[in-house]
Formats: sequence, C-alpha cells, structure tokens
Amino acid sequence: MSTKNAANPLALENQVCFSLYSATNAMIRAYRPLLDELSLTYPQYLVMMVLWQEPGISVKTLGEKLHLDSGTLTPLLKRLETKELVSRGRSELDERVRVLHVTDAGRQLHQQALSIPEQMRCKVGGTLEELAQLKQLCDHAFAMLNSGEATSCEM
Amino acid sequence: MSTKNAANPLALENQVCFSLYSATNAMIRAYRPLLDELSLTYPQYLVMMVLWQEPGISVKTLGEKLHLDSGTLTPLLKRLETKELVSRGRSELDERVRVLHVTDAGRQLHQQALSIPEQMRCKVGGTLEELAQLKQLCDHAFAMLNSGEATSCEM
DNA sequence: CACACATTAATTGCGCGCAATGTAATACCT
DNA sequence: AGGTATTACATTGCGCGCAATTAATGTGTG
Repeated sequence: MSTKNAANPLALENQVCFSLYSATNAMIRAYRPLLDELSLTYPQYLVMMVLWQEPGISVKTLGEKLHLDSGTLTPLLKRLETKELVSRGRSELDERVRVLHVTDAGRQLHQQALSIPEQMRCKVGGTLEELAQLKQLCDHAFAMLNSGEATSCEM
Repeated sequence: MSTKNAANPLALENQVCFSLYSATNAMIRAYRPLLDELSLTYPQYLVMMVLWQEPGISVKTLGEKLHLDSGTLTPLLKRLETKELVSRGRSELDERVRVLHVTDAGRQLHQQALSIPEQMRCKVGGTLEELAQLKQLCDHAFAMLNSGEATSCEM
C-alpha cells in the first residue's frame, strides 16, 4: 500500500469492480468441488434452486429471476434435460412458452444440496452481519446498474 | 419480503453469492457501452490497465495480478496483439517467458480510458464510503476463498 | 377475416474462465 | 555432463453470458 498509485483511477487496486469480479470468480471456483458432487455448474445450481421453489415456471420468468436471457438458459436447460434433472414441456394455453419442471432425480438433488449453503458460508468466512452487508451493497449496486439512473454526472 | 422463504437456505433471495454474481454481470454489462468505444472487453480492459502501469510484465505475473491463468490470457493477449494494442515479445534471458508491452496505439487508449472510472462511479451510484466498503468486503471474501481456511466448520 | 405487431424461445457467434494436457526451455541434482 | 523435475506458456474442450437474429405463436385492429 501507499505506492505511487495512491489516487490513480486507472490503477487495479483502486477498482471496486475488479474486486467484485475477482470475488465472483473465486466464489464460483469455491462452489465447484461442492457442486461437482451433484454434477452441476453454478448457473445450473441457480436454475435448480428456482425450479425447486417454483415448478412449472417459464423460461421467461426464470430468466427474470436469474437476470439471464434465453441465449444462456436454453442450452443450459437442454443440458439439465439431458441429465434428466429437468423436463421442458410446453404450455397448453400458449404453445410458445416452455413449462419447466424438476424430475424425480432433480428433486432428490435438493436433499444433497441442503448442506451446500452452510459449507459455502464457512469457506467465505466473515460474520453474518458482514455477509448481509455485502449482499445489500451488491443488490444496491445491481439495482442502480440496471436502471440507467446516474447519481450526479451528466446532469 | 417475508414470504415462506424466510429462512430457506436454498432460496435465491437468501444467497449472498447470487447477489455477487448478478452484480458482477450487471457491472460488466454497464462497462460494455463505455468500452465499446475503445473496442475492448472488460477483461481486456483489465489487462490494459496492468500493462499501462507495468510494461514489460510476463504472462505469469499478469495472471497473478488478475487471478487468471494462461488458458484465459493467451488467447486474450493474441486478440489484443491482433488489434495492435499489445506486443508479445520473448525474454532474452529466458525464452519461455513472454514480455508484454503496450504499443503506441495501446498507449493512446489510456487517454481515452481516463474518463471511464468516473462514468462508472456514476452508474453504480452510492457514496464513496459504500463503494470502499463493498470493495473491502469483496477483497476479504476473495482472500478467504483463495486460501482454504474455514471459519468454524470442519474443525 | 387479414394483416401488422408483439411475445416467447431458439439459434448463432464470440469472448471469456478454467480444468486438463501438451511442449519447450530452464533449473536442479549427483 | 546426463537425467529428472520444474517452470512458462500454449492448446483443447466445455459451459457460460450476451448481442443479434430468426422462428413460431399469439394478440389486436380495422
């Protein structure tokens, strides 16, 4: 610390976004050994979490919850279907929409997944207050970034 | 808030990591229009930041700074070389190591990039204290995740 | 009913991240 | 010096993310 880059806005060590980016990469790496046991990737795990909670959901609604689009979700869901964890039906009222369900095997994975949050909480460390604060700051940043309102510039 | 998922550890809204992941994706999306002007991606922008600060660096050292490996960096650097922003020489003392330099064009990009940090700061909003806190919490989480020490589990 | 428009997914293409493996140059060891 | 281990980087393969485009279905309007 305290080098020539003290106030250089283009220095790596002053970049909040780089810290965010690196922490996310590290987080996904840390999930990997745990999720390997379920033969899931982290994004697949997120999809399963939503489907465990809300079976019968559409791709569109799933995408809104995860902030992902069909370009990401369609191939991912096909892979989950290939693993026979998810079924991709069609709505009878509207042939355009996919109706997503977990299979029995997918439902069984939920049991195996129950211990993962606690294992991850240990890996990241920190108090519950710190984690809650990190989450809140991320949610706030996300909300700002997703609705082009600027704070004080371009006035 | 206050639905049936109040304490469900496998509910999306209780996942710190999902907030981190979503905030990072949103952040990279927010950078895109700014970086398009420099025809850079966010990871390429990170590489340029390091090379602006430390010309002559090796791929290994670059990877240590960015927490990325040669599988990611080699093709990325080749793309920067194709754009004639970076040169990929060889060390004379050790023929294995690449010596990375920015070209004149790459150095000019630095001028154009100077306004980016401030523009992003406006997009994410929040006070400087909040941003500093977010950065510190991310750095702390990263450090924990990258050195397998657990806090209280598996003792 | 016909026709413009909107909506939902799927597809294509590209650039990461990263595990796993390969290759060439260097260091080490006796 | 000769053989082994290590190091630095490159390559391959796969799964995202996402912009852009396309296809199919549904809706609304005159």
